[in-house]
Amino acid sequence: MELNDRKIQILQAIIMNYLETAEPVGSRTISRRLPLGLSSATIRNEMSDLEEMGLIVQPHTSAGRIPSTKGYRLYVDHLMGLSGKPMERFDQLRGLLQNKYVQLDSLMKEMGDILAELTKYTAIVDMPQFRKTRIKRLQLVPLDQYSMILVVVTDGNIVRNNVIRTRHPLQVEDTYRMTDILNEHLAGRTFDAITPEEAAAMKREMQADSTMMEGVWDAISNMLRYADNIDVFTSGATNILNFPEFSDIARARALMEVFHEKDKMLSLVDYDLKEDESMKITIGSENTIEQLKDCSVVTATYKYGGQNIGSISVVGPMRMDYDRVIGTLDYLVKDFQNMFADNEEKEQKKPTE
Amino acid sequence: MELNDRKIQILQAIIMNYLETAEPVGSRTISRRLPLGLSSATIRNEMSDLEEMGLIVQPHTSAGRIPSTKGYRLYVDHLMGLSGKPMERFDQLRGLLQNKYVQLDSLMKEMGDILAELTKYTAIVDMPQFRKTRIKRLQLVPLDQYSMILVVVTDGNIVRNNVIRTRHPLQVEDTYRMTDILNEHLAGRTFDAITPEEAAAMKREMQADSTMMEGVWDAISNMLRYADNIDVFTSGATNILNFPEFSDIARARALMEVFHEKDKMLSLVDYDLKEDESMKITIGSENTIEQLKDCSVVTATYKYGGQNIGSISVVGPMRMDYDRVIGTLDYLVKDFQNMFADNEEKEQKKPTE
DNA sequence: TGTTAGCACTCGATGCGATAGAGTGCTAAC
DNA sequence: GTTAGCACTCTATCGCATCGAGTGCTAACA
Repeated sequence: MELNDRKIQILQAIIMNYLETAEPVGSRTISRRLPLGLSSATIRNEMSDLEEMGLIVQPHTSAGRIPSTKGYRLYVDHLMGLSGKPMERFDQLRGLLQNKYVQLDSLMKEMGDILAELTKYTAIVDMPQFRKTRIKRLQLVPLDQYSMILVVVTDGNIVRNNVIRTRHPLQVEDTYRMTDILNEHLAGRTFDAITPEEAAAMKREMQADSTMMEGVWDAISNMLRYADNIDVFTSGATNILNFPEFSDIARARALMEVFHEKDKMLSLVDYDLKEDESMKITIGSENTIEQLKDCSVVTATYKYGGQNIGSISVVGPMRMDYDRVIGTLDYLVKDFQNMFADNEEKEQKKPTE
Repeated sequence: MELNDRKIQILQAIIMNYLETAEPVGSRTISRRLPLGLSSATIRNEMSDLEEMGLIVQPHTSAGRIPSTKGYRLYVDHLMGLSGKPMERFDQLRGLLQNKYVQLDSLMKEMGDILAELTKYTAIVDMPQFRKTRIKRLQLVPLDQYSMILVVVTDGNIVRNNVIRTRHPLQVEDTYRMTDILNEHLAGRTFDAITPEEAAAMKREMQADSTMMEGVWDAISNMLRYADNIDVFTSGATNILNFPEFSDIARARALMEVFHEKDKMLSLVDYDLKEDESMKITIGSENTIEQLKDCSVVTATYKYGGQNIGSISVVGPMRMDYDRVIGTLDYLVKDFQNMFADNEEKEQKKPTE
């Protein structure tokens, strides 16, 4: 059967109506709504065809139609008018991204919160892969005789820190000297770019400089290797409670639970995308996670240095306002990427050593 | 009417039964359960008295009884057997508290998560008042020509950092020198202990040392004044969905919403306690927050240097397992306080300047 | 050939009455 | 003081009739 223009118009009308009301759409509604001057009977015939084509389904015999996964897919891929309207309320985020506060965890959390608030859906933020960003500066901060904190600042002024313990008593001057050596070797590079041979060489060189460096390098390389917290944040999980499709408490709970299962969320936001697409939409049964079979997920990835280093997702009901979600995500990701880019520029005027 | 021993036994039986089942308790149930050899009719008489005393209520005429706020209060204050049984699963937290990872936000968040998981209720963690803890060390980390990060480590190896911008171009050596000056003046003191006069004097002294210090001191004092993030974290908010009393979606949503209103949560965990009590229990209608009228809140405060600096709370249904919650909270708070105490000891062996 | 009016049919939602059952309060007997 | 017995109350549940939205089909129409 051919999907002619009229069928498309009707499908679109059904979907848009359903997006608003969350109620099955009947032929009369469409007949009145569409300015085609067609009676409900004609619409019924067309709807019957659309159902046969698998684009819409009937919850039960005497109900209206709702879009199927396939129907949404068609809508998202071809029918949806991408409104590039500028988003308000982003100023708040802008402020954050302008380096005012740069604790990675807090930043990502805040991003998720804002996204959840803007979209009214649930946001899932995947931590950027620290190891793929460039080290701007390292600094050892002495704490007491046997411990210090290693502060690492990477591009985007992302700060992370770990406690390091040593076997030999520390002097404050030692930490300064070690800091200088560390920066000399590592500043301006990404963690990933450091080969094992190089690391070994660095270690030897450092130990030659001071016996005390011994434990330090191990701790550092340890941190670099393991401390890349692959992690996800979920924000606005409870937003889904506002949608009638999840007013069943059991279903709501199942969703809540899955939102807090980190491995499932990680598999969800997996940003293993083709190079050219930066936005992935998974609709209903296309989801691999059982509990999300009635949900849609829009995932946007962000890049750094040409590589995907993380992603941001929105999870909502299948009748999600795809248009707005995509617009918001797009804006958000671009801003976030700019944060890294801006700092790369500034990098030119380094503090003079 | 006198609350004799038998009445107390019956009340206790009613409460304990209701804690388990969340169903109104009938006279027959008590008659069978209590080894007093009393018939249900006798129990009914006693229950009638207990109701007259306001300790139990009937949801409707032909239903069993459930404890009233007053009844729970009596139970919590006098009847409950405080089982000091040691808690398992705390090892995880122990690890965290042993300085392995010391980002304040993450630590507090993790504490909330563990508490929520252990109790199966919702945990609310109030950030410790940074300003009342003692500064162990400050460190300026240069970023680029016009910005650097001020890292502050306080007792308990709590790390916080803020970006500082300057008008004058920076040299790396400057940041080292400034760091030394900062530590000389501020290390070992609490933010609160610094008087305005003292601060002004410090500023003058610093500016004499270097013109570049100008903007720096302002930024620092700014950070100390405003950056004490009075904040709360809510963990396991969705746990309450598991309780039948909140299976009504509207009520569940109202609760969820209130959990995310930071000011309300702050008012909730207000740790304005009498000096001698470290645990406050608010039951049902005793709550000032409307949405929590059916909930109970157990709040434990933690001290540092003799002052309350924060609190940890558990929110659950009125038929909460008070006993277990109190035990868990008590354990958690003690451990957390030890973290500060331990580090105070270590403080003796400072790194040699 | 496409469109439409008309109509029988389906099925969920709603409302109502009857019923069952849990639990009470009261009374009278022990 | 305790208890058996009983009438009473109230909720929860089930069946049943009804309503109405919406469909599919057929026949007539342009």
